[in-house]
Amino acid sequence: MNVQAIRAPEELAAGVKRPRGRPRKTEDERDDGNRRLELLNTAARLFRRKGYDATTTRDIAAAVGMRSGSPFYHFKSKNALLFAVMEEGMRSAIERQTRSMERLFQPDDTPRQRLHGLIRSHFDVLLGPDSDFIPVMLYEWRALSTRQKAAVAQLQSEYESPWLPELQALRDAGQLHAEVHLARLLIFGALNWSAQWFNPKSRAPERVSLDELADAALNLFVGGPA
Amino acid sequence: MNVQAIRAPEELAAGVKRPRGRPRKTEDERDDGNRRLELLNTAARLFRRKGYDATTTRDIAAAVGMRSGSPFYHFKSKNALLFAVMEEGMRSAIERQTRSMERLFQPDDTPRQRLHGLIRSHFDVLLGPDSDFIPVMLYEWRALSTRQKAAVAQLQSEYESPWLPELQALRDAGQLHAEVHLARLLIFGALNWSAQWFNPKSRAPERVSLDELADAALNLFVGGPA
DNA sequence: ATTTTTACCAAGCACGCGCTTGCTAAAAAT
DNA sequence: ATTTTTAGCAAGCGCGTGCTTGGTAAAAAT
Repeated sequence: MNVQAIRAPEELAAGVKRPRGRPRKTEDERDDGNRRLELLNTAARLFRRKGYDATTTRDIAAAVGMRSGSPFYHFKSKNALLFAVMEEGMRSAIERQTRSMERLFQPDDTPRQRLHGLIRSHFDVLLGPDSDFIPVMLYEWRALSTRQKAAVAQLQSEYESPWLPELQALRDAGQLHAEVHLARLLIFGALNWSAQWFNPKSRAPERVSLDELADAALNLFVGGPA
Repeated sequence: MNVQAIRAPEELAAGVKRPRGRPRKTEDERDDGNRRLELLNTAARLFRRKGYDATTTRDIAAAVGMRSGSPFYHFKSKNALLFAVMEEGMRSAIERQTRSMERLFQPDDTPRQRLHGLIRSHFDVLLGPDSDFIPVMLYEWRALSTRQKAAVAQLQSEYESPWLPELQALRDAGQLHAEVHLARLLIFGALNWSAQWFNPKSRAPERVSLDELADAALNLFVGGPA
């Protein structure tokens, strides 16, 4: 059988010859799910750029330098990978928000200052570096099962819980002119939508820093500097 | 060949026997693209409910009572159908906004009253009856080609053009406390995001009429009744 | 009365998709 | 030194997808 010139049916971007079996790992990088985390980050990036359905598991595998079947060693399905992206993103968002509150909040802060901190931290999670997880969650939740949706919703309400008291305080002080639940929905809309248009390296008028953006949002919702 | 019991490989939901050829049409309903419009509405509904990628052309065909290949008589591709949904939606939105302005706007209206009218009309387009076209545009534009995106963006900027002057006037009057371009982006975010959570027949706290919603949004952005 | 057009149906093709199976060799555990 | 585990690769299966092709009968045009 004249098969001299057959090539591997799948071939990675770089023509690197890839050894079989478990790849070598030096002593210091031998922590556990290193590639798993790489898969998570890459999937988040691709899911955001092209959408969940339009991203194939082969795309993800190729982007991390694996063959098409290998991601299924780390995640039992494409859908489980999506869910992991969202769950991981929400856990990290909650943690960052909590740390940000611990760091910034003083006992004598005004509700306005606290809301500013929450908004600023939210923009960081949403638009800062490595910020694909939350947008994926916001725009691809339809692909989740009912149970998965419930789990994500649980994390969301945990994330949103510090907001309502501040909004209520502002409402009581006459600085917020809408019912607090509606205000929360509208405000999160304004903030979350920024993931659609914000580009850190774009032209005017979106050429704003996250600080400027947070200031503008705060002023829009609760009026000028009190 | 014993083939007595073979059935049609595709079968519509109702076991109605469907005549061949062009279906009968009474004199009064013989205007042109009647089924085309039906396809458009049904596609919009399904695209919104399940997403563009997750909706098959067979889904759409079945939902209007056609066989799987027939939609391609009216639209040359699934992608063209999506684009038509968006284009049609934007044209209708622009027309409704224009008519609403002609109907409501008086020469001595305040900018606040005008912004209220724009917001109210926007909610109508976004959340009113038969309101799947715009949400599809907002959430599925990734599936468009570059040229299609440009065409949609053109219509969007046409739609948004009446907003900026009112925002500028409010800014000059000291009622809007953020730069107008950023304010526009944030405000549209707040309004558009409502398509995610608003359900006309849902429980509290989203159980609001479009009028109440428009009032709340206006008060949130430009402060209490001036 | 004849021709042309309209609006579909019936059948199916080709391809890309998620995922599975069997295997392999390095690394870690014993 | 031996066994077990880990992290993949190679190959491919089955299925669902968008779309095409050829035909057909009713309606409209002539």
